[in-house]
Amino acid sequence: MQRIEELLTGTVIKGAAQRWQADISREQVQLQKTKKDFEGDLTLVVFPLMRHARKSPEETARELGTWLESELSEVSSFNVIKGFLNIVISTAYWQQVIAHVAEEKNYGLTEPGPGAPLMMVEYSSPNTNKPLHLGHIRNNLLGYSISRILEANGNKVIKVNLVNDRGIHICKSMLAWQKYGNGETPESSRKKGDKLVGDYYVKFDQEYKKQVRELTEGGMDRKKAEETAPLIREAREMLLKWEADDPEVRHLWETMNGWVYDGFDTTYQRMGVSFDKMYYESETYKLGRELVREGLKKGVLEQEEDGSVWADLTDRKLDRKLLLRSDGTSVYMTQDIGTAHQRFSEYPIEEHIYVVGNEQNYHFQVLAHVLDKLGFEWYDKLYHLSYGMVELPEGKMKSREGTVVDADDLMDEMIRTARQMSDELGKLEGYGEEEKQVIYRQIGMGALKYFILKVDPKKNMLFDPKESIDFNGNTGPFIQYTYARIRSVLRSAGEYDSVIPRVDLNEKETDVIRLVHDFPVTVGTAAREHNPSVIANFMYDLAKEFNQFYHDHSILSAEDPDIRLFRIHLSRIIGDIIERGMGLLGIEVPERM
RNA sequence: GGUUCCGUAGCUCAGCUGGAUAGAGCAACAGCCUUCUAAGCUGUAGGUCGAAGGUUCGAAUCCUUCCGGAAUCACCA
Repeated sequence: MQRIEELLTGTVIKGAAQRWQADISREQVQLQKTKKDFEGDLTLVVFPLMRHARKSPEETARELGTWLESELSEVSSFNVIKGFLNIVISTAYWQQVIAHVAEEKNYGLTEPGPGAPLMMVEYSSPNTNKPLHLGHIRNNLLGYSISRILEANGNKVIKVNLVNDRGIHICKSMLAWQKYGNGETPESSRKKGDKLVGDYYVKFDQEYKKQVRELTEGGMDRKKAEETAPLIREAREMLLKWEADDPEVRHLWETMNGWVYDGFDTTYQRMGVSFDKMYYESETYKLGRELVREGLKKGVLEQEEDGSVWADLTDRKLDRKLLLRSDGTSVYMTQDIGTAHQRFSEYPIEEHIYVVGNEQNYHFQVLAHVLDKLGFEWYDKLYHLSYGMVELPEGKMKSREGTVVDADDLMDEMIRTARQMSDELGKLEGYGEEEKQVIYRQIGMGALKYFILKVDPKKNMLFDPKESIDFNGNTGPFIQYTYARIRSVLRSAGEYDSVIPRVDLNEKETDVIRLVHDFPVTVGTAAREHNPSVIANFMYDLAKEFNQFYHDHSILSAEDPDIRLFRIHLSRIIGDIIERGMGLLGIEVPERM
């Protein structure tokens, strides 16, 4: 089925050629949705065509309107206001849209075929010392959602997670546990593993600061004190032992990481995110060194007298970037070069998306340039899905100052609020406790996820813990509620004929169908722009529009049986789209709420 | 200081590949449940789109400068 926009554009081009002997491009045909206050479905802006028509805007518009009306049965009428040609699309066309949607299995989505392009999405990438907080929630939800959106556009997607499980910071929590832990385990203290390890990381910091303070009070300067405090020296020793494969250190490391992974898994599961492949920095941190050395040989990188290796990007308006330290060890960038190379060798990757905060914009810019310098032609297949910080009213979240919003706590609170609201409204009276739990979780998580995903990723966003996340208005539960009402209607409808009758459409019905018609385009836009908020905002518009229809017109008690049947089908279709669209955001929809 | 991003209603956000009178939600106020779930619907009020120039028939949208905020520019990860 050809979309009406295509049809109109083609016909306008044909008309321009026939009537004015003008060769106009598709870009010059500016079609947009008609504003609510005017009559029509689509509006053609004729200003760009005036120099071809050599007539006034009004005359140009009228001429094209007449032409379109005569050429296309889909155009039922038109009106002209200034340079705007408002086109009214026929009921038959909208009917056809509905028939088409009903036939298609997963309307709006494109299944990945056998030759589907492969996309790799790296997200989450946690640090094993730090329990997940609200910032990570944004990362995880974005990563998961963009994966779903890419899949919905016919791509094969591999979701990967690169865990930061090594380095001096890990040794800090290990050391603190050895010194102050008294053998505490997640079992013994009934604490989540990631929280337990995180607590020792904090403990290290406290004790270390104490030592530094004692040293400075004894007359040592601050920098020296920070360098020579016993704890930091021990941590460094431990790192050396770790790198030397010391069995005792390695054993402790594995044990504590195991606790953390158990904790993370629980949180991931609650968030509803998953990965196809895990990478660990302890296994990848040596990658990239060889590539850098080769680059040095090829002469695209340079070496200082002290042995350190650099990429000179000053000709590309960037700085020089260190790739190997003077002692030959690598930095973060080196590892990223290595892992990217490894992945591109292993898979035929069409696009590699890194879901990482905007604090690393510079890093990824440099990464692409260095890869280009090294001669990897796939350097431009990296895409940094950069997102802004989640800020609190008092500013940025800082783990050390305890101003973080913990992921688990927040999820608990959302679900608790969902329960409280539901109980107050008495919505789920008579349901079993287990069934209720599922719904509370769906609603609480829906509110949280929608809250995060409706915002353009690149923007910083504000979260005020004092004002809990809303459940009314432009929210996840609003959309879920619309779905639940549709399901409720369909349950009451019982058996109904599968053939959709052709009936006249009222205004609200047409409004809703127009949005149905836009759904596939929206899914495409979200993928192209790597932006789930496009879907979120569309879902809101759709739910809003349907609610108006629902309010103004009765579905089941429509007098005309054909209209009744049509509205049942229309509702079912909207419900399906809501379910599918929310699925792209990782949000479940409840049958009732 | 250099680079990048952001600045739209009291608050949180849409709109930004230029198009008609700048839209939602929250909060405030006023209404709508004997009728498919009121977590809904309707209305009122709320805006010099950070500021000034420029390009254009037309600028919240593009360009320049300035102001405000954020991030980043480590032999940290």
